[in-house]
Amino acid sequence: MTNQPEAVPDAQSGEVPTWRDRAVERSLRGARAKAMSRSDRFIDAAMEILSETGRTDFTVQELIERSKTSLRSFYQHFSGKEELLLALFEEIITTTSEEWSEEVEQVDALTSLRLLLDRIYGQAAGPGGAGINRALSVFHLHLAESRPADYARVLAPLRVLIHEQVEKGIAEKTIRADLDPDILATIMLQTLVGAAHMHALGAQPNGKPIDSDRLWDFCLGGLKA
Amino acid sequence: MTNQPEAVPDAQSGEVPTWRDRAVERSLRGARAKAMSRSDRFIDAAMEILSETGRTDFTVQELIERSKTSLRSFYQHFSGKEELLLALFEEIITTTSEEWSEEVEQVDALTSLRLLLDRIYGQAAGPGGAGINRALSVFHLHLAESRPADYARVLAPLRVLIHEQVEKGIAEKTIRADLDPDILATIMLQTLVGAAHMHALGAQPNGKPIDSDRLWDFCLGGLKA
DNA sequence: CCAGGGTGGAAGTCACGTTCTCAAAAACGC
DNA sequence: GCGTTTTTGAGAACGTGACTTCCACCCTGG
Repeated sequence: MTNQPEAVPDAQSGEVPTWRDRAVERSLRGARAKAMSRSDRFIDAAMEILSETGRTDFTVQELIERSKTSLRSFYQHFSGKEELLLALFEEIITTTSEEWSEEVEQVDALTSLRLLLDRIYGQAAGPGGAGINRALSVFHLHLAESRPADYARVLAPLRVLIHEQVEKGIAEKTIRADLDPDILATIMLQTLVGAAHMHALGAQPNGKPIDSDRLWDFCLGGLKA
Repeated sequence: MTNQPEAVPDAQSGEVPTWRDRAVERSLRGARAKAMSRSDRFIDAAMEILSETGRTDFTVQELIERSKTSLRSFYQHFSGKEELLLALFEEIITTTSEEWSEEVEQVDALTSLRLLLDRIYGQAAGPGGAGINRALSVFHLHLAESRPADYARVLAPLRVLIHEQVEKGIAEKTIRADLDPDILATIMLQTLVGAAHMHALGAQPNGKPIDSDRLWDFCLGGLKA
């Protein structure tokens, strides 16, 4: 029931939800440790580890060494390792969803969805991108298992985004109207996220990754009017 | 956070025992502990726990108590807990794949695929079905993360099965031929397995589970010629 | 100025997978 | 049957890693 780490000091200042604007981008360029609040240091260090190793099984010890803080302090800010990861995860999803939301604002529904597919499924590139991607997938799975409700909550922004595009497409008459848009959006999300997981983990059942064009071809069939 | 939104409402339709049911039954049948090999005792006990709790985080201690064996013996037969689960998982996939393979032998491709969708995604009915379902999903995820190669290997029979149906459908001209059947099969598998995970874990992003008809509707769009 | 709370440091607790010890029990070869 | 070898049971022991506790410093705000 404790969805939030209650001990976070900045929580009372009111700007809780925006953990860090541009968390991904900025936190990868370091050298500002001094200026940052404690919580930021932890988040930052975790992000570093994730992008370097792509694994979520780093030890808390490792985290505090890297962030140059103490165990004592860590547990003052987060109720546990999982809370830290959850905060990170949520932040990334929220941030990127907002970003993508702007990107697709002016475009027609099918193009938007295609773009989202590329973003969700295809972004194994970039600095630390693959690592973060893998880590995100891993944590997706952890979270889906251990706290399905939180998982659903955290993923909501993305689902809403897709949902909006589906509605848009229905209005444009390019997307089928015989399925509940909510259901359609959920199926799309699941398909994309599932594919992204396998892609990021390199667990393609047939050995070679599916390229996004094919995946889109498939989805398009299920989507269009 | 009681993660139990899974009093699956639409679970009624199938009184046909699902693959998980059969697997459970096969493995639980009879009091033949004495006659069983040690390995079987472990496998058997694990299957029991899985079907009762749906969790893979039982302790090895619990396992050996239930199987009335010893720790010493356990590590004689399995290199670790993960190996045991892997064996179990592989066994279930192999067995059920063979079973389903027979089921779809005489049917047209689209009907076959629909049937497979129901089997894979479908209702966690029957004794221990939900538990096994959940446990399998959880282990799917663990495995995909920790040993992608093993994951792909273990899932292969299922992928092959779907692949065969896709080929059949192409021959029947009911399934599109413009996509590589192998790719198509992989996408289908991913979609179904991904949906099954969310379903079993009760992590539907929109709160309510997708019923299999809708999911089929979507897939059909991506499949048909 | 001083009380209270954040902080680092280090030691301690706990759970759990895994390994080790040792003697009893089975299994096996003859 | 009878030695020998292998397997087993019972449980102690070890390693690791999350989390806690204790304590002695800072700080800072009232």
